[in-house]
Amino acid sequence: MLAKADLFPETLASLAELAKALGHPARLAILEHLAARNVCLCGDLVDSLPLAQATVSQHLKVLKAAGLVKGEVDGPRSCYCIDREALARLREAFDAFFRGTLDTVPDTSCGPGSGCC
Amino acid sequence: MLAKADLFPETLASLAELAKALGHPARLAILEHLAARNVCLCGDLVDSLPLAQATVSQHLKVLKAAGLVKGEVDGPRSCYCIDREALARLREAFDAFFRGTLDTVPDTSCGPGSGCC
DNA sequence: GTGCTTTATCGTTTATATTCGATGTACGAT
DNA sequence: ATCGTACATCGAATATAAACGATAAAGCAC
Repeated sequence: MLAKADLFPETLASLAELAKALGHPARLAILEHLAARNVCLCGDLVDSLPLAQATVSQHLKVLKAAGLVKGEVDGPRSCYCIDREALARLREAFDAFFRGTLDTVPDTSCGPGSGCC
Repeated sequence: MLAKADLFPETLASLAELAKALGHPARLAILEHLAARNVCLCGDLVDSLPLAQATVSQHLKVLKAAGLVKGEVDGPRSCYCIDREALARLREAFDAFFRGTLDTVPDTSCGPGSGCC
């Protein structure tokens, strides 16, 4: 694209990248599934999702690219599991962002009386 | 589209929707900005972002649609501010998701010794 | 070897997202 | 009423994303 997204601070860029990876219900479902069964899932995901095999594989690729999932292809049976450490880091990153936005000084100039919002 | 995204649990669908809203550095930057100055920002955003006015307006629309930002257009000067309650709910939603995935039983069948991952 | 199972990838289609210039709208000021 | 300011929205271009069928690759069973 016009690559305007590169003009932002690295912190925001990488957090946005991860948020985008979470931005699809199928990928959230996959993460939940992988977390639920500590067994490294393979194509069971395909059975438990309303998606074609190729589509699931694509979503796994996205999650893997985002570093949230570790995968090892071992011929016929591939093997995925969550990267719990990466997920924990993401959790922290989100929390840091929320701290920066939520836990700020309370509204002074923008209250119900200021006529705005 | 083929609307496959509607075939997922509401919880995941709405969380994904919100994650998608966070999935762009510009929108994260906007949220930070709105949080920093409790003053309801207007077009100051345009000055502080490397984007055209129309683009910023578009991102604001997305954030507003996601319910993360409240806006009141008042003719020449429009007025945006964060919906801190909505953001707090989102924070909780993310946390609940992470609790569901991270704070689960430790790996039993999928360890370093199990040959996978 | 042949075939079967499981998954990744290719190629294509369709849907969204991103970006911006140009135009419209709404108000305050003159 | 006209002008200027500050946004929003339209329209169009381009870029990604999402989805799937078909095919390739890689091991297992025989």
